[in-house]
Amino acid sequence: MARGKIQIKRIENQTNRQVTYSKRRNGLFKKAHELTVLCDARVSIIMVSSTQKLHEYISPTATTKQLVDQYQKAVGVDLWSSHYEKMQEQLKKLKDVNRNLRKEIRQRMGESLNDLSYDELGFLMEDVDNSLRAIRERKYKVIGNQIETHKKKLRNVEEIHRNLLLELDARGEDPHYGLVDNGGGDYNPVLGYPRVLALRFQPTQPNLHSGGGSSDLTTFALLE
Amino acid sequence: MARGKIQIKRIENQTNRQVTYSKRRNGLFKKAHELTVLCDARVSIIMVSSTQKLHEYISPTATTKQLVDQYQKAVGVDLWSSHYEKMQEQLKKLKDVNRNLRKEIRQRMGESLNDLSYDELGFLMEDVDNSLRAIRERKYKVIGNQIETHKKKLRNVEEIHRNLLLELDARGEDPHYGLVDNGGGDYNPVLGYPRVLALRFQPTQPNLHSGGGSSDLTTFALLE
DNA sequence: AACTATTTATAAGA
DNA sequence: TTCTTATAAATAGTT
Repeated sequence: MARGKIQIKRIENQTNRQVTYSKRRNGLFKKAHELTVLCDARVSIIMVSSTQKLHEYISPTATTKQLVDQYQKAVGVDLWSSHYEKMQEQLKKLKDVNRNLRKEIRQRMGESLNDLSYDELGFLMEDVDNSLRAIRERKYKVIGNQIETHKKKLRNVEEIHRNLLLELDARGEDPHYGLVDNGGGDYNPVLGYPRVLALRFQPTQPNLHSGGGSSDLTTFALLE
Repeated sequence: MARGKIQIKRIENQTNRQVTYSKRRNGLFKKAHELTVLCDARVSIIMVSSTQKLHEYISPTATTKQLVDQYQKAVGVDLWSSHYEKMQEQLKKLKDVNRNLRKEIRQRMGESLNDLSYDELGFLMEDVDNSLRAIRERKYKVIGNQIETHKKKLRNVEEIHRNLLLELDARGEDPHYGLVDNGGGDYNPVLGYPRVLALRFQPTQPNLHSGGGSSDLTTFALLE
């Protein structure tokens, strides 16, 4: 706007266009900055030239993300919905699956049975009955295993004890070996054996009947 | 830039600041538009005033999303990673909950019992046993209701039948009324009554034992 | 990148 | 907000 007025239309000469772009870009950024300072405003400018070069101005008092976020909220348009859509869909599916799983559990617990017909109730009952049998079986097996294990352990300890007694006898007959008496009456067996009797009885992290008062059945509701 | 030079620093007078913001904003947008046309560029301006009002300019040849996307790609900064992370976290939580729900179901079905101690198996058994009782009770109640309903329906139909017979008798004695014989031997009862006997027996969409071969228990695995 | 004649933007006032 | 206008700032065309 000097040395002659110009029409506001595309500059056809490639070089002129680039020069003007550069000059006016600086002018624009300068104005933006003055605005930032004078009016205590926040400005974000993103520009792409005809040669696809990108330049940006951002007020020192702001970040691009901040302003873009604010823009989104104001305009009500989710600029990155495309990034999100897949995730959102997955989330929805998971929630549905979750809902169904919870329903199945409730039904297996004898609740929410109103939706089921007589026939379905029959199937469900049979199923739960079978489950009950399986659990009972497992329970018996576990207690059986435990008894068996205890028996083995016991036999093992008895044998060790026997061997110790034999060794003791042998040493008693061979005066090269003497028993060290540490003064106390403590019985100190060979290290490493009897301690296995301290069976771990703390249960593994239980899934059912866990304390804390918030099962997944309720946790889920919070997430929804 | 007229009627006296000004310092580029915050305008303290609130009104002046607003006026200047408005004027210069127009100036900036005008310049941006000229740049768009003259240099075939694409410009996005987002600005927020000191009063938190938001204004934007976008070249007619572009969209804000387009330019913001391009900005991200160029700068290599993911503006929405924080949004993304939140979602990812939620997704993870849901998957965990889901996993636990599935485990609970499996245990209630008498599978995956290896993690449970003898005591926990006892609790589980008791629980499933109670459930079984609840389901059986519900089943009996449903069949009871059905029988009751059938009885009522039957009584109703019988009464209608009786009334018809009475009416038939009455007409037989009163020659003003004649029976229309349509030729066939069909018995055409009063419309609207006997048809209620066609009880719906197709089950409601079942949650358990549903066909299609993919329960939520397996569906979930696909999502993971 | 610098120059400069002009156009444009705008500060202050109405 | 809009108009006016004197003046500052921006810039088109040139070197």
